[in-house]
Amino acid sequence: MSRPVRKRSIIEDTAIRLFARKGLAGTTIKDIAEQCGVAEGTLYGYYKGKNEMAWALFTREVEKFTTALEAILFDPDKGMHERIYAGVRFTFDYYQMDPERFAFILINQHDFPEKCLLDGWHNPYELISKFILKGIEDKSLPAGIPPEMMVAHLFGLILQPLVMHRYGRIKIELDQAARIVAQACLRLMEVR
Amino acid sequence: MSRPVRKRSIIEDTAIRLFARKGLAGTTIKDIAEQCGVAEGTLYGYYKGKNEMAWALFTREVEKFTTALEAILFDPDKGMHERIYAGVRFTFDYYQMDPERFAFILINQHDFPEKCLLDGWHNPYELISKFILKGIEDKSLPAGIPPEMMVAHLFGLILQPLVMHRYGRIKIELDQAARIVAQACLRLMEVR
DNA sequence: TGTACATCAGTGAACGCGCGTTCACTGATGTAC
DNA sequence: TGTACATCAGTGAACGCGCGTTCACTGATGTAC
Repeated sequence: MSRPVRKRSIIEDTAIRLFARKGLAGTTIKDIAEQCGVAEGTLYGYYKGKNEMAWALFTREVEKFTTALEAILFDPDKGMHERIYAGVRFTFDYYQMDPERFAFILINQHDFPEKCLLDGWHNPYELISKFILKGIEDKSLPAGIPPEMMVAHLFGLILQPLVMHRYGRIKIELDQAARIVAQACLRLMEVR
Repeated sequence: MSRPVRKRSIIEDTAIRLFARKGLAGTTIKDIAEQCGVAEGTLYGYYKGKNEMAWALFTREVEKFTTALEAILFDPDKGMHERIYAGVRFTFDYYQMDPERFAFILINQHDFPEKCLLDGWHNPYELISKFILKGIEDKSLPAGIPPEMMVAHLFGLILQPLVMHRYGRIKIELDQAARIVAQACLRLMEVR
């Protein structure tokens, strides 16, 4: 048994989970291999090396999330109020569905010193910026607050509770938290 | 020249700057020693090792900041509105005074897996929690929103813009940003 | 004042462990005839 | 159907580099007499 059974997804899931739990530097190739019952050399059949793997998984996960969120934030059938509400809901649901996978994004965002702030790939920062700018342009968002600050507000309000939940600082139900956050976003954006 | 000139502060400042720029794992003992023109062995005269040093500096910086913020948030001569406003201002000023030092706190908070969420030391999370709970108790803050969520709101609204500024995502003046953030905090806390 | 000794911050070559990476090998599966 | 060979995912011992840590040493300063 060797050719037919490809271990890609097992390796990737294990790696993501370990990176999320122990960070990039705290996770070794040996850890990953052991955890999913595979030889260390096997990993190099899929990726050039540890950092390559981490960065590939990171961008893939971020882009997957970003693409899904984009569809919600730019849904042409809904008004601004509904879209923001749905965006917050979606993010919380996404976290709840697989907290470790999302934590991987949250925690490791500072582990790629230079690469991360490169534009051009499909990341949440660019998406939210676009969303805010379009909202201001078509007057569904107020023009008083600088766009960058609106982006900061949304990011902070949504991600902070998830980080805190990850660290056991949030005791209430996440569904309730999502509702409160959505209310907060709407209030700050001055959307009725 | 050996006894009289102690290099402690040079080493510590250099270490903080490097940890902030390249992360804990990305900074080597050799880096630090080279950067401040000292032998590698010298560092072990002050700290037991690299991680010891990083954790000691981290807690020291966090506690220094927390203590200063505490005095502002619990100033008995001022009302809730003024105290929140002053707290936000202070945090932004603190960042502006020495961005790398503050970034050290911001960026490395996820580098200490287990230790960081231990209570009992003087950290911002406990401080803000105390502040919120007291505010609700004496009715200077509304009781409708769960305290943990108020903490999350404050943390998110204040720290996110600083993280983004660090990564070059905020173009406007930080003074203006501070004013906007303070307004946002007050509005969400329903403090007039 | 001068001499001998103690102290101790700082030095840096050397060490060894841990980890990422390599590569000759295995053996199950697919293919040709 | 059977045999010989090709393919290729997976293996894991071995390697070597990088980094944290050690420790015998240096030499400037302080102290005793």
